[in-house]
Amino acid sequence: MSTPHQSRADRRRATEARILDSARELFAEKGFERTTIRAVATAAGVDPALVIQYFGSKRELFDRAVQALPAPLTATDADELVDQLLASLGLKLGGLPEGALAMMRSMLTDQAAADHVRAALGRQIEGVGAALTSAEDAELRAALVVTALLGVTIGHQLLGLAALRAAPAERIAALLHPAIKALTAPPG
Amino acid sequence: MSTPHQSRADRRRATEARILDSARELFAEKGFERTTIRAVATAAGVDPALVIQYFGSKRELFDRAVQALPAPLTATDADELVDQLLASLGLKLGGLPEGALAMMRSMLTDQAAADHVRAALGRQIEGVGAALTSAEDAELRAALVVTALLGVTIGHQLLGLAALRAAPAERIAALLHPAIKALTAPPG
DNA sequence: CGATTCACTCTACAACCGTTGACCGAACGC
DNA sequence: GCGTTCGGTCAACGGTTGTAGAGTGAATCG
Repeated sequence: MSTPHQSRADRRRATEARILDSARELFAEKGFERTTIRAVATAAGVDPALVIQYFGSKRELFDRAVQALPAPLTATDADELVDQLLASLGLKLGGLPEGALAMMRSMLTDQAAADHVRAALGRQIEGVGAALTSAEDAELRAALVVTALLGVTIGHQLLGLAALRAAPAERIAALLHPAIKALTAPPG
Repeated sequence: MSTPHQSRADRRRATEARILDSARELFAEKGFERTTIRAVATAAGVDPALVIQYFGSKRELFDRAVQALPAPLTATDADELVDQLLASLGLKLGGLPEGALAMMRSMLTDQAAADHVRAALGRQIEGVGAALTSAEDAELRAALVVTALLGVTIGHQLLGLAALRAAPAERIAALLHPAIKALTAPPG
């Protein structure tokens, strides 16, 4: 009942963090549009005006809440690549950070989120394509790999398809592995 | 300037169709939430009230505008299956109907659209799984195939990724083909 | 201890939304 | 021809949203 004494700065940091957590959660669950500042404020136990006062606008709150870029790919061979891709799309080890889910949730209906995701996917594709120079159509193949995994992630994390939810992540990864290799392998 | 005389019933049907067309286009472009009845009405050259008068509510308008289910799968062998899947996800022959795009565009932020898509994907998965009884994990494999293709379609049609847009559909289909076979093939 | 800062709340505004009901005029049935 | 139907418009309401500004009370500092 009592957090005995807290410095003013501590309280400030704490409520700011509470607001950001609530925002992340709601943005991930409902997307940018359908998440209202009032709902975020209520979830954080705070007045709506405070959210604006701290973060300036709903858009800036969103930006602050989701600042989580997928780690750039550093793989050099195909097997390592597959593992990194599966991890970066949340198919391994506990799923994606909530900020990334929020971004994905909003990507089809919010212009800014769409731009952000397009750019992130573009970088991923570039990275995968670079590891694939041996094959022709390297960039196209890379794009197919990345978007295919994106689809699996959407079905799993955002749509919650039962057939995917029921399966352990390692099993999914094991099944995807040969498919990705088939996509990236040179013909023949 | 003059469509000389039109029967009242003809005019009615014509404007109703104009409204539905505008609705489909806007829903596909912006999703359910961000599409306003006022915008649909303006695009159709009509008063907003008329849209409600004809269709009852925004939700019913949406339902009427998108009534386009993916054709059920009837494939019995794997090769045929692949072709049907590629076609049903708009990767062949001129893309998806606009109603399907509208549904997909809204699926991450609108509950009703999400339910609809989940059900449609579930049926697809069931169909693919049935054609895969030879393999273990048939349903999981089917789910991965369907969601992977969903991802490619999203990247292509909804996000407009340059790397995919630039490629001819047959090339994409040709590259996906072996990957899908790898996903559906029994181990060994 | 007095003055000031600052975390936080209250109230309110302006814009936009979906939806409604009253109304108008031209096509219809008789 | 005349009364009625009906495609279509107009104006408005009630609700929700993002956001601004004034205010309050407790922690801070000299």
